[in-house]
This record gives sequence, structure tokens and C-alpha cells, in this order.
Amino acid sequence: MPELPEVETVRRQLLRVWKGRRIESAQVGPPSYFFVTPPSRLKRKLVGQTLLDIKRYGKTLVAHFEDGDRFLFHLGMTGQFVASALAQDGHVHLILHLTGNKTLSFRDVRKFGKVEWIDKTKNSPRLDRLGPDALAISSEDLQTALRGRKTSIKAALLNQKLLSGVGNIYADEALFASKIHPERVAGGLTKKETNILAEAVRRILEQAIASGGSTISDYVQTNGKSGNYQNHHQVYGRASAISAPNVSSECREPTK
DNA sequence: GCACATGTTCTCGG
DNA sequence: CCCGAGAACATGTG
Repeated sequence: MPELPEVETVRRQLLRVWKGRRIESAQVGPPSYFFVTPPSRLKRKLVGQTLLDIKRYGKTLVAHFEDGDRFLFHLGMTGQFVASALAQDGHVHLILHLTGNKTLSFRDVRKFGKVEWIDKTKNSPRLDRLGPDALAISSEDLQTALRGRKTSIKAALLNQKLLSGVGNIYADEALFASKIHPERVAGGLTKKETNILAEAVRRILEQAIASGGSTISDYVQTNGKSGNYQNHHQVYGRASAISAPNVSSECREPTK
């Protein structure tokens, strides 16, 4: 899935159904690459927990429970966290049955997603290595992140240690909107360019959130529906449209 | 069969 | 140790 806008959309929607509810039972597994915390332990930890809040760090979400423990999850490329009971199709890794007759399901075909239990007394290396969140990135913080970097500005935007939350789609969109070539040396941007880029990143991410994110293939909101921001892309997924001005001037139809 | 896919992490070379 | 490029991870789709 999912870059910051898609993850933020899921966060907000999950919170609406999950907050204040207790996990009464859970189906977790089978073991795979997907589980940082083994399914058997994860299940023991999850059942009985009541959700206080869900926080987002770049593209990573962390559920905070009443007892202080946390549940970290990442949607990877094809993760879907929905507020319904999905049929077991071999790609559903987690089903949570909540009080109030609500059910949550986490499905991920490619299993690049991750789920991990974080004990209340411990830190999470996964969170600690993330750079500042892109949704609120200041011009100054972006400049600090890019300073001295020899790599391309596109690669720098994708590096979650420098700035967290931006992926392929929004890196392309933000650079295009800023009129900065993706192959420019990251540390070579002028202060003015950096300022324009920081503004574009924030603005585009916010607009994408307002549209429920971008659906390219797998991403869905918690109600199972696609996002809409893909129809507003100026460059991502539109290589052919660039050389066909009559097509590029209008938005494509939603996929469904 | 081939190329490619919204992401992260590990390896290798400098 | 730092940095950057490319491969690997698992699976589906066009």
C-alpha cells in the first residue's frame, strides 16, 4: 500500500471503529515473514487489550493499549486493514473480534507488511530510525535532512531515515509540482527550492488524505473502497499521458 | 514467459 | 563507520 496518505486514512478510519473496544478473540497466523512477533505470542498479547489510540510514524502505525503495550503494523506494498471479516483466502493474516460485534481483518498478499508487539518497557528500533514525518515537514528540517547528500533528490525523498512517509507516488508528484528534476543532487538544492519542495510535499499529502489516498492496485480504505487521489495524479502512472496532452488534461475514471 | 508493482532491508563495493 | 546502488523478499497482474 501505501504511503503516508493511505496509511493516515486507514489510521483515522480504524480509530473510529476500534477506539475504546476490547479484543475479545483473534485469529493469527500462520507463521510467515510477515510476523516479526510470532503469531502464537502475538495472539496471547492482543486478546483482552482495549485500544486507546493509534499513532502514525511515516508509513508505520502503532496501536496503543490501556496497559501501555503497543502493536506496531506496516502495510508494506499490498497490505489491507479493513473493518470487516474477510474470508480466509490464504492471504489473511490477522482477524480481530472486538466488543460491540465489530471485526477487523488484515490481509497482505505479498507479505511485505509487518506486525510486531512492543512491550511497554521497550523501544522500537523500527520507529527510532525514522526521519521526521513528511506531513508536517518544515523547510528547515528538510534542508537539514538533505544537507550534504550526494544521492538524487528522488532517492532522498524515498529514504525513510531522512524523511518518513513519502514513497514513489508522492515523491514524483511533489517533485513535479516543485519543478525539480528527480535526478538533481539532493544536497545541491537551493534554499528556495527546498522551501518550495517542503511546501509541495505537505500540500500534496494533505490533498491525498482528503481524497482517501491513491489506489493503484491493492490499497483500500477500511470500508473496502478504493481511494480517489490517483485521479488527481499529475505524473505518477501517467507516462503515456505526458506525451499526449489531450489525455493529460483530464482526470481518468476511477477504477471502481 | 517477461516485466513490473504504493516498501523495507540486507549485502556489497567504495 | 558512512554512503549509495542494487538485489532480495513473496505473489499477483497485464
